[in-house]
Amino acid sequence: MSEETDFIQRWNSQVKKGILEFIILLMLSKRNRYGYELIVEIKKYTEYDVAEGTIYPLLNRLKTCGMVDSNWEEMESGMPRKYYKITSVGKKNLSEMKKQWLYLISNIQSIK
Amino acid sequence: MSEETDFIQRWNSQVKKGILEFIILLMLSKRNRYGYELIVEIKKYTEYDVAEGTIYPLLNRLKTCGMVDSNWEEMESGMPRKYYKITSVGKKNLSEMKKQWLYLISNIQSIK
DNA sequence: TATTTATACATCGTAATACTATGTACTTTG
DNA sequence: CAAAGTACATAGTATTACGATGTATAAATA
Repeated sequence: MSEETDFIQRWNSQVKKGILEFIILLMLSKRNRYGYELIVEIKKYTEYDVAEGTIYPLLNRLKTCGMVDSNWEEMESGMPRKYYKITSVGKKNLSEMKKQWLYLISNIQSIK
Repeated sequence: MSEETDFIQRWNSQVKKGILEFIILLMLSKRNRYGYELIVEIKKYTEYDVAEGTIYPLLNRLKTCGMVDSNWEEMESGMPRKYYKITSVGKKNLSEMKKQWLYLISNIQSIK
């Protein structure tokens, strides 16, 4: 993604704080997904490299907060996957987050 | 701003990390401003309450990174003000941040 | 007149969170 | 049979917003 100064790199990392939580809830509101899948898809969507040390604690946090629920699913082959599903509380909070996100975007555009 | 659960409040605080830096550089690219003025105007624009313990260290950081420059200005009455001005390096980085910001917005909208 | 509120700067300690490093375990590919 | 990919997890570090606190001046208000 064009020129990446150290400043921009650090900035990107900070922007992820918060945005990442929003993106994950948004993705889970579309369909259930598992951790590793989220890493791959976030990379595809946003070009953000999300470390495993970021995503797994984050998903645990979301679960502790009651935003998502999880269940193991056995595969015919390979490691079992822990699928995450957004809860009704998660949906309610996501809807508020969406509102504030759109609000923020339009506010930033209005800066003069 | 409607219903603010603890979760949303914590989220907002995290979103500010990074976004705040962007907003401040954006504002300073329009015209020079001083710290206290930024607090008041960010509140007006975004409804974000930015603590003084947030803005002053942040401005110092931006200065250390060479993104902004500052100079004291005496007032006819009241405390002197430290005005901040964006540097050419700051402008270059801001332009990259804008690009990535717009990119992020469109990417989030495309999530399915 | 005394007190509170607003303006304007600053620093310190705390809490939250992304990232690096590391580890486990199974499968596929070269 | 080694390396890379898939899939989970945790511990320690660095960064940063925030609450608390402090200094100083001016205006409002009780």
